[in-house]
Amino acid sequence: MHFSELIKTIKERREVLQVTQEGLAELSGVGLRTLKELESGKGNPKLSTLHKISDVLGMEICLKIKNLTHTK
Amino acid sequence: MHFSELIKTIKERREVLQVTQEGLAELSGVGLRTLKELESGKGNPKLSTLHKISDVLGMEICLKIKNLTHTK
DNA sequence: ACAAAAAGTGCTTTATATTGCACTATATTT
DNA sequence: AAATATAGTGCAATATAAAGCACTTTTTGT
Repeated sequence: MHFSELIKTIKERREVLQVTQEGLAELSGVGLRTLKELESGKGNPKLSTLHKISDVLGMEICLKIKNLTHTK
Repeated sequence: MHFSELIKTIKERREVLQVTQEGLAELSGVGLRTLKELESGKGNPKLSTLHKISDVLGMEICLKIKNLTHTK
């Protein structure tokens, strides 16, 4: 999953849940400014930051082995 | 996927591939010190750092919706 | 047991993510 | 169209990840 996809996923998920950036900032404990930067594609968040956000959005970060040969 | 699991996954994957921390550092462009800290559980890497490492190990970072009701 | 290799740690410097504040731009609602 | 809500940006301060170096500890191989 490419970086921009991660961002897109977060943003979309937040919108599906009908939470504003401000709401998400409060719920996750991540600064509003940080969230804004992240969603506008300018961030390189720390893992902890990404985790806090994902958590509130009911998502989780995972690592999986890339599958080059056949599609999943 | 919990933080410690991510670390464990990376470490195990590196070992399966029979690469040393030093080797991975060179291949990924991540500093050896950073890798050491990460694998010894003391790190909170930036997304870019995690990405560089995962990439070399043939893995990818993904975000998925947590499934609370039934097991995947 | 010894030697060699690999992994972990303290210290310091540098780079950069995080944050708040104040403001602008865009989208949404009435 | 005006008002309101939400999203994006510049700037400055603070926190902390990244990195190299030198060293210690642990693991691995003979």
